[in-house]
Amino acid sequence: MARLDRSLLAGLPPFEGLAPADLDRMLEHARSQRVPKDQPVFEQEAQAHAFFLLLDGHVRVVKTTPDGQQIIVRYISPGELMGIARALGRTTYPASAIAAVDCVVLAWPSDLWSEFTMRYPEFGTNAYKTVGTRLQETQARVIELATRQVHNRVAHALLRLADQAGKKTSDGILIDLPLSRQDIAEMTGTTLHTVSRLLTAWEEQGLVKSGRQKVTVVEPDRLSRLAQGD
Amino acid sequence: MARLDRSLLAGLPPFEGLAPADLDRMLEHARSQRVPKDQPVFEQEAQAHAFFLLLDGHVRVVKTTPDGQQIIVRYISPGELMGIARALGRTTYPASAIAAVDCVVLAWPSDLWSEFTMRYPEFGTNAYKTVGTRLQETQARVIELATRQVHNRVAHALLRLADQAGKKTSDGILIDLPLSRQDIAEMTGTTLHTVSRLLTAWEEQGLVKSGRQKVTVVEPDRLSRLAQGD
DNA sequence: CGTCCATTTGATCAGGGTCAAGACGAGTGG
DNA sequence: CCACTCGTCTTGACCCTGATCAAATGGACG
Repeated sequence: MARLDRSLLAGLPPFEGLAPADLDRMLEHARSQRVPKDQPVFEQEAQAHAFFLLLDGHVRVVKTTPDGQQIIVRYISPGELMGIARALGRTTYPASAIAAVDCVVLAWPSDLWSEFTMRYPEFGTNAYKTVGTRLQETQARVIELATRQVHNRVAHALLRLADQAGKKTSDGILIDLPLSRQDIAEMTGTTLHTVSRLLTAWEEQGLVKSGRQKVTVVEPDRLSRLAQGD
Repeated sequence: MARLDRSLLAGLPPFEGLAPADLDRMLEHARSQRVPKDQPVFEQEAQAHAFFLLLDGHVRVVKTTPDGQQIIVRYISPGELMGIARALGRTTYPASAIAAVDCVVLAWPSDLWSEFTMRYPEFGTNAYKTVGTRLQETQARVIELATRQVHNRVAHALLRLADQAGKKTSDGILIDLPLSRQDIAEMTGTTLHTVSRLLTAWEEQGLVKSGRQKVTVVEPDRLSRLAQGD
């Protein structure tokens, strides 16, 4: 295996402000790993033996309720930390992480978490900032679920995905990962049937284009208006 | 004003593990403050000039949407930190905090946040653990909103309140703060009408007793069954 | 005693979930 | 290369949960 190069990490938000030598030291303990599409990076309830950085691909973070219902907590993009159970004071993962496409991740043993956050305080600060950001995002989602209608939420979810994993095409912004109606339903707290009906209606109005596990946002502005007031 | 005594903080979760001398040093910079019922401790969007510890009372943390809808994010109990915008990497408060009853709080200037977390790493650890806990609670709430019916959510909310602010009485567990139907609705993403109907139905079955801004949980076990399965 | 606010209760109805069936398309094995 | 299968998506019909609209009741407090 090729030696890991510090340029992999330099410039990524979690390592903002770290000295190159510190990056090297952190990389020495990292293990690089390929995760094929649909395979788990880590699983809910399992012992959190490692934490991860996504280098390439997209990862779906999923929570399953005791009665088997699933909801998608978030999608992870390259450069983001995941599985940082230790930062939440946990010893098990609170959710599962599934590769939405073939992925490359770096993994560190969880034992190193406290050492890293103490020895490289910039890393600690960045990591806790991530937790803070996610808390705010999650709270925004609570508000959305409590106050907005389904079509608002679905429109908003598509815009976020387009922003996070969008690829310009001649048609508009393609959400560049396999995304089923079911996935969208699990992000927004509704059913695949309702999502399907919404998408076909929007397609007729030229707001989006969609196909099998594929959505393109054609008119972000009009969709955005749908997401908010209506 | 009486000098603040370190016994105020000793034993509270945020100060777990701190040396008495460090407690004293932190207290030197604290200002104690009475907040009358229904008055704000801090307000959403305002500059986060201070962070707080609730010494006595109960505080309602509320978010208001751009179109004026409110939702209750959580209730704060004595011994908890609040307004720790800095821990989230923010300079403004993400929500408002309203005294549910007459309260006593300690306030520190936000400028001291980074000094405290660096100089007293145990405090930092505890504070970030709080953020982690709240993230997990908020995520649990997302799942609940996305997957459970209204009666499940209302029952669960009452149980949490009974746990957090409950007082044993001859009737059962009294939720010991003013709690209107509207408040419960804002905690669970429904309307005061639906909450009212649920409570009267439950009262007929002897699960709860309720009056004006007052709820007593009579049969926690049966209510708990209602909260989960059905 | 009057006012204000919390609460109750009824009537209505629509958003969206559930149930059911079929169409479509991609990948697989013969 | 075709047939088959499986998973995704669509669409219709139905109905239920819970929101909305409206009005009345009842305490609490000045």
